[in-house]
Amino acid sequence: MKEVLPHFNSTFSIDCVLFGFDEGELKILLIERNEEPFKDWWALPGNLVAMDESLDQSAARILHELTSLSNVYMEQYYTFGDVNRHPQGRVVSIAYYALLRLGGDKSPKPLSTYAKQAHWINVKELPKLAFDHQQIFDKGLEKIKRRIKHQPIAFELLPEKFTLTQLQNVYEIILNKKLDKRNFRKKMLSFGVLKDLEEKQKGVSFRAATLYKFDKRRYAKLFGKEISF
Amino acid sequence: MKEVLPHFNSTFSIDCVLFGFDEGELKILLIERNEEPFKDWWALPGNLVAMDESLDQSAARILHELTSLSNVYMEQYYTFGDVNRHPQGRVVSIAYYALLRLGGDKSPKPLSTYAKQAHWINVKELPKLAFDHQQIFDKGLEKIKRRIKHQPIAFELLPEKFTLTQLQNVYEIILNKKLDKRNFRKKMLSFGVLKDLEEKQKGVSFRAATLYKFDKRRYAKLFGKEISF
DNA sequence: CCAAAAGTGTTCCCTCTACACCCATGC
DNA sequence: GCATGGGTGTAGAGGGAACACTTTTGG
Repeated sequence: MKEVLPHFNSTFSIDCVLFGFDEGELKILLIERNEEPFKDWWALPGNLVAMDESLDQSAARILHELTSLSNVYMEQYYTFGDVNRHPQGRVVSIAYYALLRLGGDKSPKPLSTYAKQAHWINVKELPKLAFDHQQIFDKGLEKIKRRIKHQPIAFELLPEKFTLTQLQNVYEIILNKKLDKRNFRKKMLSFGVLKDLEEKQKGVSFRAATLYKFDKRRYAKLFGKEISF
Repeated sequence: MKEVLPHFNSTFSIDCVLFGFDEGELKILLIERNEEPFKDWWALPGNLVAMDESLDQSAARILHELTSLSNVYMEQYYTFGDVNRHPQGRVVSIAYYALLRLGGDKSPKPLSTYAKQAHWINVKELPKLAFDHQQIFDKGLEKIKRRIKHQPIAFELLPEKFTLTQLQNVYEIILNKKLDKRNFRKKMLSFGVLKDLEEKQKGVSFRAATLYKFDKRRYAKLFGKEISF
């Protein structure tokens, strides 16, 4: 048996892929690092785990520090532990993704402590990332691609009231393919988890669309019946 | 921001749910602990991660030490990091499952160092487990339930040559429901990834069944087309 | 000849897919 | 009145589910 990991020079951290959806674009929050290693590189937000917090709490804290948001949909999806992934020691990183609605004043506040700035960046225009963060991102994107086919996570990316076209947009961008409008609507409505708000979109220069909201109560009653795309 | 985790009194470990399939029963390998904490309790095999090994390597090592097997199908599926999950300090545990064929002389060799004994135990008759290992097991079982519907993992639990009934058995036990024989065969064969070995079962006291093997090469060519159960 | 499991087709229904035009609104 | 997206139905194909009897073999 190999020698066991000494209790120093190793630790664990959380890295977060914060997905945001804004006007038809899928973005993630990146920070520009202010410290070595990888000073001045873009990176996923992350931090070491505090002694008195669980992994979930730590992920929620990181998100909160950057966005001031709480109660956001987050999920742990993989742990990265290659020996040399961090140049300064053995750091195992537990990856989370979060899904959130952009387009208000949800912009992040730069963290003077460990980041020069933070920006929402379109996932199709990502810069080179520090550490193994490209790999972490790739796996996160792959994860939500799978998940959106079976779980009602698309709604986390939209405002509470949304149109069917906006919803379709989320699916198209995440799945990276065009969907048929009629079939999409038929199927979505057939699940019976969308509540017609009998209310129209406002401020658009064309025919206003009907607004819907996701009916969590109804969805919970369908227990076990997975949505299948 | 909270105080960052000190680089001592914390570390990370691997815990493994080793699934084995044997004569219609799904089992996992449990060890009886020989050390505090939870001395004399049953637990999942696991260990601290060595300094010079990746997480995957560490999981493979644990499996190898117990079974002498290599090149086994293993997958990381979740990381458990509640603050108090380990009574002696902060230990974050990365969970893996493995799938393997039992029924030869694959029985584990007890590890005198940290276990009194190790046994294959039917998943329906598990004893009370140490730490949060029940939770780790539950999540692992749930994971393979999902995975078997889309990925060809059932074959990992069977000998190289198997009958369709044996294969159906694996699905029935993992999914925990009866399947229709004709529909199962039709569907399985329709994927085109089973190779008819033109060879019959031997030593049975009834009509011998045709043996098949999983054709990995064919499967690889179907790239992207997921099996769907 | 009996017990045990192997092996085999058809029908019905439902779901997925492909596909094109009129409607409402703001400017 | 024109540009923009909203909103709607149907037909055909394919896949999933339900269902029972004959065959083979060893003992």
